[in-house]
Amino acid sequence: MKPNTVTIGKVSEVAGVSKTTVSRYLNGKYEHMSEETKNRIRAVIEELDYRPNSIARSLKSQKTGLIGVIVSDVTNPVTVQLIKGIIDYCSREGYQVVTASSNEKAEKEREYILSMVDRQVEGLIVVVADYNEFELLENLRASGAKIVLADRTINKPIFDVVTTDNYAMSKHAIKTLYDVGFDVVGLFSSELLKSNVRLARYNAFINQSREYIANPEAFAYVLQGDQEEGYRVSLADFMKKNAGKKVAAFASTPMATLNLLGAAHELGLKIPEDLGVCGYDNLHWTRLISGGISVIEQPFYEVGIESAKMLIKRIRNEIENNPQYVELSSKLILRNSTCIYSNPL
Amino acid sequence: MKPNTVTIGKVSEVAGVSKTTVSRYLNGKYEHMSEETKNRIRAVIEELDYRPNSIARSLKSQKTGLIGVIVSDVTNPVTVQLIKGIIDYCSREGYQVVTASSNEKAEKEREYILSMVDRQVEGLIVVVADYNEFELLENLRASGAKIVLADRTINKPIFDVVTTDNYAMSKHAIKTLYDVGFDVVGLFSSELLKSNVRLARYNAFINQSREYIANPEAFAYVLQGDQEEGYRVSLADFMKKNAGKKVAAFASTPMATLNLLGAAHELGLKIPEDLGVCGYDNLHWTRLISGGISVIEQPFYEVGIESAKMLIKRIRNEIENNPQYVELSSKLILRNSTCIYSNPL
DNA sequence: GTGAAAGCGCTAACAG
DNA sequence: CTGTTAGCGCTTTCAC
Repeated sequence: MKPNTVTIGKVSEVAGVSKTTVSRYLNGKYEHMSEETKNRIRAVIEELDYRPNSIARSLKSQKTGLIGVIVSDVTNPVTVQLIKGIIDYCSREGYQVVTASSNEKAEKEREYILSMVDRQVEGLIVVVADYNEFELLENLRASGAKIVLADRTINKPIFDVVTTDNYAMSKHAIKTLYDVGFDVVGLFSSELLKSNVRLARYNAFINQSREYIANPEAFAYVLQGDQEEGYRVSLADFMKKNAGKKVAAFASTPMATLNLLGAAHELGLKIPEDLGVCGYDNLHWTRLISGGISVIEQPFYEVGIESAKMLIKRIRNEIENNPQYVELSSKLILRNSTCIYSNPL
Repeated sequence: MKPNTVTIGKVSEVAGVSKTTVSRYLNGKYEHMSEETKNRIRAVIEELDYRPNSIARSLKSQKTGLIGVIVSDVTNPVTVQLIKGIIDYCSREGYQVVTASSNEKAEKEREYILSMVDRQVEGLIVVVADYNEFELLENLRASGAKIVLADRTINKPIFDVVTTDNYAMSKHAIKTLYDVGFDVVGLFSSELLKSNVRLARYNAFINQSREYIANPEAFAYVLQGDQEEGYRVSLADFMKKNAGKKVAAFASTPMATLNLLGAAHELGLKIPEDLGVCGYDNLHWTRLISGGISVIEQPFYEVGIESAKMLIKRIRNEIENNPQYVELSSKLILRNSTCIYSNPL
């Protein structure tokens, strides 16, 4: 798969100049070069279809033009938006993107980070698997590595971070559900993992709910795994304990939303008449189920763009030294699933 | 982001041996090495936290350990499975994966392929954007590049291909719909693009339908873009022309499925009573809408694994010269949306 | 304006 | 069992 066997030596030979001159041409250092030489070199390069060997180039310059991305789960539909943003921005800036997926395992993450550092990526964008396992990242940073955390944060503000307003927006969503007229709102969450994001949504639920009900903890269902079973049992419990009231469920991840809807369907609950639903995130199908599910939409493509932008600035040292924190705003999209009166808001 | 400033030279110096010996150690060529030397080198490497410079390594060996993946659309939920399969297999084999997304543009694809070749990836897995634009790939292959096409094929059997049984399974699905008792089946397809996959499904529809109805072309709706509008109009047309009959719709992509369902909802059609539905692919939400949508499930994770496996075999020259064609079997999953009698099959 | 030569960090042929 | 030496393809002083 070597692109070509033409080297700078051959070009210089054919063009009748030195390697140095060709090199200068390649790097756009035309200042003191005669038009004639320039043209000759260009012609020869074209003729031989010469393409510089990027490895040799990197060896000298210590620049690989590679950016490493380690996400917690590539198949997550919102993560994919993130990756797309990163790839789009990076390729626009001439960087290529190496991707790996830790599948929520801190150990895998560690392994991938190391192999990327060995590969001499110029910077790293990480969706961390565990908010407490950042020793490696910390060490790397100490030795000059450029690192940006996307989406998820860690328990120490030492890295650049690009994320969304999880806490604030979840609070806002809960508040909105009560404002709309629901009597009780429950939380249905995928396992909290070692991610601050889900935790933030959980805390938002608890703190905001306290303004309306006595012990929100009783209605905060955190389900292990993604089996529908658990959701059915929890939802049944929730409905029973609040019989006669107008109830709504807040689902804190797409899978939780999906499973909650599945459980509601199995229990024969009508949405929104029997159960209001608001979830994360704005995936295509949410428009269609039950006449539209209300959701919080996070700007993940933009998070990708911003992470990449920040990282590249870091790489180019165009940014002040202390860690930057960027929080992009998400959007609450109200649809039929929270519409219990003719005019929801 | 240079991992370290420790080189093989320093290690050899500290260990009191030559660089060659250290190099041999690194490459596991212990055959003729004294236990003592070995241990000493190991100790020094550990102590200095030495990590070999992969760029320098690549320069000599012409091996980068990089595999390039160019997909037509990273955000496509099935493509993501593909990518995951590729990444999983590659990282198990010690390769890293560089990803790019052509967004269905042959020109972008071309650009990315070239930049990856320049980067000296050892092989390429491509989900082609256009079945007629493979001149570049052909040239590359002629000069020894290792290339595997995943999912989509081109109009010339010159590359290794890993795909699924689109034609056969679509035919089977159509046949099944008629067997189940529908009188007329219509096709709702996203634009055919320059992809053989959608074309195969289209042709399967036409050819299989002919056994049941006179002019299937009349009920093959190919919609440009992904606006629901077009689907609504087409579906209304389909329903009107087949008033009084038991009708079903076959949607040939996930987006077509989603839009079809949206249109059905807007037209107030009950599924499956007024309209049977069978679509592509088995995404999470299909379980939930209308009590379950029948779908064809493609083994995309496996397609990823197989593509990577084949490519790596090619790279290692462990495979005969003529192009391999692998077609993995998809699965028809029947759910409520095609259940018009108590026992669907 | 251009070139000669040294060297980036590593590997491999050839000696011994 | 180990070391010497010559590069891989490119960039970059320093000289002319």
